[in-house]
Amino acid sequence: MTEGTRAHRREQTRRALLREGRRLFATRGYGAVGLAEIVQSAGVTKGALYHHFASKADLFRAVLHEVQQEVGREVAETAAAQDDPWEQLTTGCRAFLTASTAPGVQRIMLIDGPAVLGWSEWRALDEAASARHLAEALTTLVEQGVLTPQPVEPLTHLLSGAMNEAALWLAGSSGPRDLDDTWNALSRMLQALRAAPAPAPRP
Amino acid sequence: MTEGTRAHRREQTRRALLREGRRLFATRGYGAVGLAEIVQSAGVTKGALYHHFASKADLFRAVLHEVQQEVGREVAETAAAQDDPWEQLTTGCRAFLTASTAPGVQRIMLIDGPAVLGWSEWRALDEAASARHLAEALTTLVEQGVLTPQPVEPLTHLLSGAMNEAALWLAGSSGPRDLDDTWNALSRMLQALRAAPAPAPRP
DNA sequence: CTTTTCACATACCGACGGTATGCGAAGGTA
DNA sequence: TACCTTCGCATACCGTCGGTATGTGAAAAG
Repeated sequence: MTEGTRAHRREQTRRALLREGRRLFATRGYGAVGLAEIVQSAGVTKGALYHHFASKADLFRAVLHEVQQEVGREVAETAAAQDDPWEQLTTGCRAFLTASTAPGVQRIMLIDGPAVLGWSEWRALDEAASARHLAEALTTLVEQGVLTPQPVEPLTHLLSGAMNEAALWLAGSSGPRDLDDTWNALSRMLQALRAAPAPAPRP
Repeated sequence: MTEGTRAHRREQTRRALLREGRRLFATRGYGAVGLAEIVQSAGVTKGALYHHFASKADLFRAVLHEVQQEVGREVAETAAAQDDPWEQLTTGCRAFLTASTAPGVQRIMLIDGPAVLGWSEWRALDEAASARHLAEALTTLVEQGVLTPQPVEPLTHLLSGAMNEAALWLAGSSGPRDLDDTWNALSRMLQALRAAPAPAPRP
């Protein structure tokens, strides 16, 4: 043991805390997990935890950040593989649906996140990580005249909320049909936002 | 003091606990409110609380039930005032948006609810109280051929989630325009679900 | 080799959720 | 009225948990 330089071991401890914290928070929820269990699983003590994080909620914040970055990155990469902006939106939404349905994401990102950090902070973090991509895609489509001119922000919230709730439902009890059905309905909603093809977009 | 019969005083105490619990949970959140503060505000002791409720979470469950009943009742009454099923759906959705934006509802029903009771139980309670009306309205419209034939359940979750998130956003920071913009976008999404009398959008 | 820094362990504290028990008045019975 | 039972609630207490203060040994600095 005791291998490596000081900064290395520091990072190692931090990683272990994040890993075990994420695992436990994801499986049993923030409230039902004690710090003692986290530090024991990570092989350290509470002293180490409070040397890296200011509080239990702060550890959760770091875990949430990690999860959101993962989801956001996956959505962004999937969308970036498409050329057409409309395709970017649709494939991005599908990617979000599947990514946020994964275990180890649900409870942290969609359930405990708002409750532990408060909705406004959760919203800000979510905005920076993944909802930002949705807003950008919608803005682009509105500017290009693909979508009916309209404020993007309420649209972002409606779609984001729809997908979040759908992901929670899909993760719970779902036959393979449910994902398709959900996607069909969501796809139809997205189609509804398209501008009538006749008038040319304003330059 | 000590007025009234035994059952009357019992109900009186229960009401006080629900009232103060709701007030405190709504303003500061489930986690940040201690039982001591609740019972003190209600003018009783912890013994009384545990005589009426099995746990802190059980008190919260009762409070949540009360809030959901209120919202559900308001939505149902507003919708029932309409004759046309389509109007019932739209006015019901608008009623839900305004009702769930009210303070004293938000935090309990949309934030702490899923976190404290778990998503599945929260979903079941929400289903029984208000989402049920949405599902029934959608089912009726599908049966009448107003909506494109499609599974109702995923649709219910998408719309429910969209409205929940929109309500949280609207309650936070919003000019009066935001409610209109949100409603316009949501209205357009609902329209997209209608069975096409003539083919409207592009393939 | 000495000193400082730092990552972490140990020991401890107050607060909180939860429980066991005591008590006094309402309701039943003679 | 006298008595007993029930019950709604208060009081006292306990284990656990989040959080903090302090100690410690090894790596880095000099």
